[in-house]
Amino acid sequence: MTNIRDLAHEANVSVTTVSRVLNDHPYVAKEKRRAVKAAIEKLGYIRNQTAVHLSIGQTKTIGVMLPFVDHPYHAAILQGIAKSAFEKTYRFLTWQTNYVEEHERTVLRALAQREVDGLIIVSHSLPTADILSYEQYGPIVFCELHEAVSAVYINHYSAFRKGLMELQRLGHTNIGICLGRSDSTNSLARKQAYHDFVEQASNDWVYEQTLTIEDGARVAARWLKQKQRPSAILTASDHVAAGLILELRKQGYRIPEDLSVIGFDGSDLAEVLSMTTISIPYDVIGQQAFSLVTRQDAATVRQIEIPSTLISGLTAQNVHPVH
Amino acid sequence: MTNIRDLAHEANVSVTTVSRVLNDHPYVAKEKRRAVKAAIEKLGYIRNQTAVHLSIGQTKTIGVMLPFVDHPYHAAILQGIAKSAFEKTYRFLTWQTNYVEEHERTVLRALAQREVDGLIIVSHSLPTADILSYEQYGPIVFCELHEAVSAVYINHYSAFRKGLMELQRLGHTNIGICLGRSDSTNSLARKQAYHDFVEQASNDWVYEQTLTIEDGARVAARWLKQKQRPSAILTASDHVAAGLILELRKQGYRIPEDLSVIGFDGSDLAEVLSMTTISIPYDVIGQQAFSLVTRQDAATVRQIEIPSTLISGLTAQNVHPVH
DNA sequence: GCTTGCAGTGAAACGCGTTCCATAGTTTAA
DNA sequence: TTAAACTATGGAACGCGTTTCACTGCAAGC
Repeated sequence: MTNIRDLAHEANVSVTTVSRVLNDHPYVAKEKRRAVKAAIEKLGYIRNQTAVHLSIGQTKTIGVMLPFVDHPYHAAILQGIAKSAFEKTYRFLTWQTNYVEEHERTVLRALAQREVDGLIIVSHSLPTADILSYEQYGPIVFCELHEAVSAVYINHYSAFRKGLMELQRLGHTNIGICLGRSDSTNSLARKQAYHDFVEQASNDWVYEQTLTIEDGARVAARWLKQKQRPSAILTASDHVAAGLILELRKQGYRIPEDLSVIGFDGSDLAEVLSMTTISIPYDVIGQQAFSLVTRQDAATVRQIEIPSTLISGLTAQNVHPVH
Repeated sequence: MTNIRDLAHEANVSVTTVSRVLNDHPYVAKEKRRAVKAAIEKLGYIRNQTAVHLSIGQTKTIGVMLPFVDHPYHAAILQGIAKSAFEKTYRFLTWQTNYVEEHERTVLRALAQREVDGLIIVSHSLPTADILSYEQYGPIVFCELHEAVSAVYINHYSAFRKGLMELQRLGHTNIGICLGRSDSTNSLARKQAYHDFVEQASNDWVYEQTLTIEDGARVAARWLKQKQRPSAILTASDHVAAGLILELRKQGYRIPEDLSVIGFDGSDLAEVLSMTTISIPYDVIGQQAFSLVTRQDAATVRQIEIPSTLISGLTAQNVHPVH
């Protein structure tokens, strides 16, 4: 593999001059610049990026920690990161953690070992403080809101409020909610919104640990068994909503007549089912997170709220619709 | 930042010995090993991976080129890669190309610049030969079948055959197909299967350039306008099938009574719509591709076929069903 | 005419871990 | 007893691009 010294020899200049040519530094005479370029051509030289990285002390790479790369909304965040990174000629490494703490530690270790210049934490299960102890090695940006950390986040409290208000506007008073991971920051905010805005809030109508389509079907089963049923359910993901809707339809119930359902995410799934959902621009989250983690004053805590939008579909309607 | 030389000094040994300790080399006396570990502890030393990479001439990182990270089946492949990479303590860089050739070139350049040890090409638009000219810089594995390249692939000819046979088994003779990108390897194989196995194959019933849900709706519109309509359509993606199904239902048509539809991918979408589909284990593709690109004799061309499975749903049925 | 100041250039140090090779003390096998 | 085979250890080179610093010419400023 030919290197910068071979080029210097071939072009009869110093390695410094070769480096200047490679980096478009102005202080190089036309002659020499031409000679170096000729040498590059002749020897088929290609820059070794690893050497550049070692030399400049940066990898121009950021790391992304997320639980699952193939969940639609994580993938959408990734998409936003990919787009921004490409534009800024940055690279990104992805780690799928499955919420396993030891895996998350691997990611943090990678930051400490300078494999990446900074980290975007899409979601995590390690205590936030543990993660922050690695901030000394590089900027860390979260996609969930925590105190005193840089974050690009959805205000789940107000997003959920939006859904709850919509259901009340439609005349519902008996409203239930589906939540994801029990004690995640997001779930807590959602539960708070539920209790703050729904008069008849009841723990019987809080369906926890719902993440997948199957979980949605499980909610349906539980709903069917209840004597006191909510007339509307606000979910925390389109997947859960889809599972719920489809299972109930399979059992002969009508959506929204028998149960109004609102999804969350604004995914393809919601579109396909003409679902009422709360849409989140996940790609924008990725883009903003990238720009935060690569900004100059990355040490400064900065928080960016991303707006959510209620999209009306056909799965939520008035309690007593006019026929 | 403390480095290996600081450690050597602190522990009163040579850098060689420190390196040996770091790499668990056996030829180190217990005493010295302990001394080095104490120094590591005391100085808070953390290995600089970039230096390791430069030194060993490898990055233990592979690159992944794909058009879109947020399309379900690409994400599923990514998931498989992520899993395997994690297990083997490899990293992976992802590039989203949007099928833009210049972007694809960026990825190839990254291989040449030794940013990655090898490349997994999930899908591409550059000529295969152009890509192969970079094989001198590291192993390249495709997720589509080409001659003389290492690949992990779906036999789209036989997969499509499976779908077409199923439709014929149900009594259909007027069968149409939806294809993705016009001249992609996959589309050609599918078209071939169509002409080989469907007696009444007609170009009027080949709907090209269908990739998204919206494209599926467009197919519906075109189908509606045709005087001679197929009674069944085999698509190349669940998304397209979903768009087609939902648009027709919206127009008052019944699926499968008025049109049998078979999807492709085995995605969540298919499950949600109880769609008949041809399921592909995309995560396995990712895993196998990873294992090919990192194997010792990566230079040897190796091809692995991944099996597809027909999953019966409710969107395809007999032409004249018995009521 | 003399001081600044900028263009142009290169030697050498730097970032940092790995590894080749030489050296020396021990064992083990013959 | 002696040669062969280990075990231990470190100096120095290596992988390779960037950057600091010193230095030479020249031209502009006063």
